[in-house]
Amino acid sequence: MLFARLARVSQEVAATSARSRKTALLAELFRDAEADDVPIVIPYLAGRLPQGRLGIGWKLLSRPVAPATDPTLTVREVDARLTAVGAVSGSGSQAERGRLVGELLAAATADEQRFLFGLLTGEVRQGALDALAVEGLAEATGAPAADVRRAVMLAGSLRAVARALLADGPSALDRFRLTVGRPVLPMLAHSASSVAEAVEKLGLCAVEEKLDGIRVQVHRDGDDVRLYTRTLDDITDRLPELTSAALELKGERFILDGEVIALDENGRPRSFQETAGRVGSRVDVATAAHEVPVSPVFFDALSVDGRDLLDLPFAERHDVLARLVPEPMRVRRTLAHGRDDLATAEEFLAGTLRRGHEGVVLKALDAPYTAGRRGASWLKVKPVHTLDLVVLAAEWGHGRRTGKLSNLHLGARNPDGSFAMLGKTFKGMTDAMLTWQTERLSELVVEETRWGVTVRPELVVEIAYDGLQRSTRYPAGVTLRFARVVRYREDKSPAEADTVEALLDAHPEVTR
DNA sequence: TTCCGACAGTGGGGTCGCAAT
DNA sequence: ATTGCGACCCCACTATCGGAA
Repeated sequence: MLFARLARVSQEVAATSARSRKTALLAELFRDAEADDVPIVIPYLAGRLPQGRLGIGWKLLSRPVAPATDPTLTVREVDARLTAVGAVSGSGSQAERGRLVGELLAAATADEQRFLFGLLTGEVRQGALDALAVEGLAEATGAPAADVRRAVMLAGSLRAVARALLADGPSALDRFRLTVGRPVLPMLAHSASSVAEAVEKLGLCAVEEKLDGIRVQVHRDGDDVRLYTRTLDDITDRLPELTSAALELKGERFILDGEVIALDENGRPRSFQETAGRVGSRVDVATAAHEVPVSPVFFDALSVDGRDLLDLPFAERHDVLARLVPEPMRVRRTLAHGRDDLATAEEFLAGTLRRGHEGVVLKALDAPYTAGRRGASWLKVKPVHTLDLVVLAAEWGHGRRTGKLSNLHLGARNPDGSFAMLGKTFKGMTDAMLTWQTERLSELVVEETRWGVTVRPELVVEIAYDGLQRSTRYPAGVTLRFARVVRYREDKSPAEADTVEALLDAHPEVTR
């Protein structure tokens, strides 16, 4: 299949807003793909490369290349060339990768270049990613979409499912079963604004501590233990103490879901930054493990001793978990019977926060284990802090925010009346707010830059955030975690904005 | 007809590791 | 030795479509 066809279909998908039409366009293309093209076409039209990331970013793509006049590239040729790019390593590799990418771009027409650019930077912006590719695949093959989704969850790979499905038809889906050693897409939680809201929605539920660590899926088959992250990356080699912990459990074959977190000598959580740094360390694991040991904390069992537990209600999965995993290695929890036990749930949240954790996750006891964002049977609740900060600058937005000032630079007051930047945010704005702030900030401009504008520090905005973390980037030595706009405070003057000092006082754990 | 679940988009900060300087 | 860059962790929120109620 010609690569130009994919580029054209991607453009058509981007041009329509109707999901049904996007799905139909994808399905038509999938039907026409030859068997060998499928493993390439599927990820491409889901906006990804089958090779994953290739170490190519905006920097390497910034040099324009004259496009070819006629489309000659095939899908398989593009794939082969990108595989070659990914294989380059060692000294001078940046230049070599740049050269290979340049050659590929030179062989591509303008339309093909645009699509390639999107694939390489991960910004195809066609309004269709994995989920719509699944829908398209279902439509192309006549398989029920729910069955395809489940197979993708079990395979942990859309590509593998697509290949089997297009080669052998819907019956191929039966081949995808939960297998120890093969990671599955993890179940995710939605947010709720309060324990009361969550309890109301879920009825009978477990209330579990939400630990601020890294999600981990642990597979054990006899002596073989494998560890996977939320995106199914294999991190077995980085966390030897988790392998040891899994081998100590009295079960030969299982898949467990949990969190890995660094705790101090009192059992209180160390900062997320410390846990993330540890889990990210690959080179000198022994030293990292000595300095920041981590602990597994399990909350679900997907498979134990050959029994697939995914479709069991959470209550039963947890019974199995509790028989296999001793209490210190399980997440702390309580049960709540809907509204009647609201006080129980709220007390548990308060206790969790006192113990230094992030919040709670409430889980319906009757819900099966489902991947992705489908189903709101897990609801997380975290406390939210707010501040009144001053807008110091704003950056021009991209994509649907092109032409709007989007990303705000936020400052808190210093004792001398100046402002210390605490971070940025682009979250929480409605379209109306984007329009309004673009106009309002334009009146306050003191300097225009390539990326946006700096403004007179006069506009006060209420910002919600999850907590404070250390920063080497910002002058106060701290930055806000997950900052988002709540509303503008035109009733407040910059002199009434919150101070750096008050912020630090409110989060003593960060500076201690 | 209205409501709501699911999706995509829009980017935030940090850390690690590699390559370039 | 330091710096720049990309990958991958954590993530909130809004707009929109389309099926459910």
